[in-house]
Amino acid sequence: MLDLKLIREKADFVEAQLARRHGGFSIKPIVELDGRYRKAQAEWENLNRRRNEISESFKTGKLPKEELEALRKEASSAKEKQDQVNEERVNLEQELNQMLLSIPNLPAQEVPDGEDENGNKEISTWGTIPSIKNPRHHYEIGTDLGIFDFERGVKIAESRFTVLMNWGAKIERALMNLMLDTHAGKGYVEVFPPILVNRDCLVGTGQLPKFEGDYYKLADDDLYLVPTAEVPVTNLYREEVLEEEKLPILHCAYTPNFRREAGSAGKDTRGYIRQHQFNKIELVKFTTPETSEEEHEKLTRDAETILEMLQLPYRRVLLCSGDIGFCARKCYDLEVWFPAQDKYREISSCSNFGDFQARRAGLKYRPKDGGKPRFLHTINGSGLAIGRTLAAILENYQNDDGSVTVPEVLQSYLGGIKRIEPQLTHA
RNA sequence: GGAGAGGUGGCUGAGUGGUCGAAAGCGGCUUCCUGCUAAGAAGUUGUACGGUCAAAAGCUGUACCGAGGGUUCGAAUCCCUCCCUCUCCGCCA
Repeated sequence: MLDLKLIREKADFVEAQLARRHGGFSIKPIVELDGRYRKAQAEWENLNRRRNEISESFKTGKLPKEELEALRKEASSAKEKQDQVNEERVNLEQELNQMLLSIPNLPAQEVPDGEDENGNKEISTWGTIPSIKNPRHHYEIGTDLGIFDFERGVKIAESRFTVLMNWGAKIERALMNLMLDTHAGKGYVEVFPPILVNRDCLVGTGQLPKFEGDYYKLADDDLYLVPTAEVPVTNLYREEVLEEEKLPILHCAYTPNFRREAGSAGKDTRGYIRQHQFNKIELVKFTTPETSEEEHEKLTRDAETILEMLQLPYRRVLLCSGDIGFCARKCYDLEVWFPAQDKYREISSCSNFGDFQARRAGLKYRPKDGGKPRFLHTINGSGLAIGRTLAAILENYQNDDGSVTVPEVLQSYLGGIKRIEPQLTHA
């Protein structure tokens, strides 16, 4: 969330930056509410001070009885009045907090203006787009190869759930290992967190309270299925003060991800691109404000490296102010080439959140010079989404005879196999 | 799931109604002493929000002893509810 002090002191600036998101956000109600809250707070404190004074005079025990009796009465009535004020104060505080939690981060200066994805800016492209005559979709290739079973996925769960069979399951697992091994080799400490998290976690990383319907929630427990490893991993250090010497902290994590995809009706209904459950490797960094910019660039490069190892053509896109995520102040999307769709599709999103998540989650560090604890910066990015990587491999590595060549780096993870051939693997 | 014990400051741990934001020790920081190290001496040592201030420092107000309510002029301390941790039993990969 945003710093309330910043909102107070530079309301015009904040308002102008929020307007760049084209989301109809305004802090005016917050400013107004804040004024009322502070008044109530001051009144409550004054009454409290008086009550403290009164109880203080009981300590000495030197006042005459009648006087004590009068004070007792005064304290009682002060308490009554205070209770009234308190009700207002608590309500205002909650309302204020709720509002603050619903205001998105301010886009960074270098984020281009724009209303939607059309305003995004291509930063770079990598690789050669393969020339494939009549490229087939990954779901066609994969079904023929016996590695996707879409019907049975639906039977077991519901639509947007898919079963991976045979080489599909193996490649998925190989990709996880390749990615985790690569990142772990660059200093990211591997984490395998809980897949169910409590509500505080989702508020901490900004999924809630704004996007309540997007996540799976358990009926009998106050727990949610994680929509991304970002949630448990970022919350690892929630409400902690870390030593600056420990920063930056780098983590990589595999988790399955669960998203209800509310509002995505009709989008990517075929294939393995948009599932309710999918696997992803996530990179998460905790940094000082001074190094966050640089660490964000490095993290994005680390994600790109995976695509380059797999020899998948991709581009890097800088999201514009209207397309950037709720918590992000700056975000690069990595988009991989899908031959059959004849376009790039998102496969990784690398965001710098500044201190936005840190404020929500209480992530602080103590500066080396021993000063007061400060909010740290959080950065994360997919490194990469596994399912989409599998789909991209199928499309980019497809051969005329229906087989798929295995990318070289993956071969050692798959017992040396070089090609996946069509085969009957199950009834 | 059942029974018991317990949740206090960075840590250990005292504290059963006012003198407690909280003893003591450890750790941290500052200074002194010391050829260096070790040892020693003195002082200092949380967080949040507000006021004062150009700002910082400083000063000052309020809150915070797991969370939320209650009793009381006054609660770390008494009462209620919840959460969490530990031990034993049960169950289980």
